[in-house]
Amino acid sequence: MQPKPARRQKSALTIHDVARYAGVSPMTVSRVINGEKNVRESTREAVNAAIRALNYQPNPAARSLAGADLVRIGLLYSNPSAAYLSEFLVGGLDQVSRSNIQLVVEKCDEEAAEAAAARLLNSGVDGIILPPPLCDSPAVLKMLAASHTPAVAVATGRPPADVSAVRIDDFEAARQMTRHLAGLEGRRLGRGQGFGVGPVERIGQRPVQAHEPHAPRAVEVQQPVHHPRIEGAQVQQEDERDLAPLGLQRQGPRAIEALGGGRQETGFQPGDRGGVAAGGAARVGIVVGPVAEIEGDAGDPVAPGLQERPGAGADLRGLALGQERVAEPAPRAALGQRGQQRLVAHDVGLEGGGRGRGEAQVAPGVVAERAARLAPEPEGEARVGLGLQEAAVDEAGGRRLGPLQGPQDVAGDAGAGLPGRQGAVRGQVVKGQRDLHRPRRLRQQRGGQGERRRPHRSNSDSGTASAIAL
DNA sequence: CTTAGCGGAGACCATCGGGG
DNA sequence: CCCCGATGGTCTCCGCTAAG
Repeated sequence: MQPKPARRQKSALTIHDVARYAGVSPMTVSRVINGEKNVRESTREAVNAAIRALNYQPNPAARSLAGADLVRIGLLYSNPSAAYLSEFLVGGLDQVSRSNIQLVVEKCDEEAAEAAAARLLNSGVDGIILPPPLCDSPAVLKMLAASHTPAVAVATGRPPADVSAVRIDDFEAARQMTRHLAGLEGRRLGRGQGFGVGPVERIGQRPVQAHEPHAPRAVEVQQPVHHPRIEGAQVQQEDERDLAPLGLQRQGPRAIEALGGGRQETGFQPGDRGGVAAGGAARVGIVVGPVAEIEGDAGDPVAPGLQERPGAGADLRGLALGQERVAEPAPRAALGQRGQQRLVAHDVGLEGGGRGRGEAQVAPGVVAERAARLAPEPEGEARVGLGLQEAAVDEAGGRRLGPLQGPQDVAGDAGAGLPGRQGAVRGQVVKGQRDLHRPRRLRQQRGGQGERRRPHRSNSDSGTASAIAL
């Protein structure tokens, strides 16, 4: 008979060992591990060196025990696309592993979405991610609202007021990209070929959902090139020859119009000389407009300073040139070089640029990461934009990152509204069923009196706003 | 006085083992 | 059999010290 394992492996490294090695208290080690700010840099380095030297790994069980805050997020999906789900899961798992979050996946048919949502709620999840098409399911959204469970609608066209959302801000993207391109007048950009035309036609009426199987992939334009409502983006006759290979000569104005129904809403100003149409919740970026100067050379710097930023140049090339290949998915490669949180917009970037279609497709995995990060929040919105936006804003000397917003931007203190720790609740946990129960902090009455509010941690699962809203 | 940086005390909870 | 203390690693809260 096997002897029972000791409760504690005496040889296991603990935070105390690291503390002794580094010459600090366990508390300080904990602060360093959790990325808290109030640690002197020299102390932080000493602790990190000790962690490396001892190859210390925090004990997740002990963490859960101490914090009692294991966050569980439900992912309710009915999307039949295995590829989409696969990418979505990878991104989501990346984020939850970084944030010590447990991901619970629940599949359902659209007809059975309510029952599936109820199962998730009963299992005690802290928040639910709703990829399309369930993100727009009124019944599910209503159920989540009634249970006061935070939810994140992914790629929704019309995020409800009381539900967090991760979506692409097509309009702001188009606005900023257009302005940026307009500022490149006279520069050699490159010739695009085989641009795919996203489902732009219907944008003026309502946002087109990426999952809509019948969303138009090409626009059949019947409008004249010179549209009276968008004179700032008129395409000159001579430009049309160059536009011809793009197949966009007549679609540009139309697309621009579709973006907002007119110049005022799209943000185009008199004198703007280009346009970018953005279509669909997961598809952005079609270059239109007077591209007579465009001539292809992938190696050309497309804008001053852009190549100095990792990925930024590739972003623009991938978008503006529609090349057959982009050397590497630079936006993701840049992740971490400039701080994980701040690179969200950059990270999303134009991963699809390598498809040679001149369109940017935001990877579902990246969106899922955003959603997983946002899910436990009571409300908030992360608008996922383009890497180009960051570059453009930076280049203009702006200090804002663009339209991207972190949860705290819109939700205030992300910890507010979340129940904190209270006294013990011994006796409420059924043996063998513990993992089906809510974390302790959520077992407390939401918004109850006298609860200890758990300060928002400053490690990887938070701090977004402070990093972004400069 | 304020703030940064840090440490101590005690809580967290499932499980085990010893004593009554 | 029941009760209760000990155990495990990490956390939050609170308070202290030093520096500005």
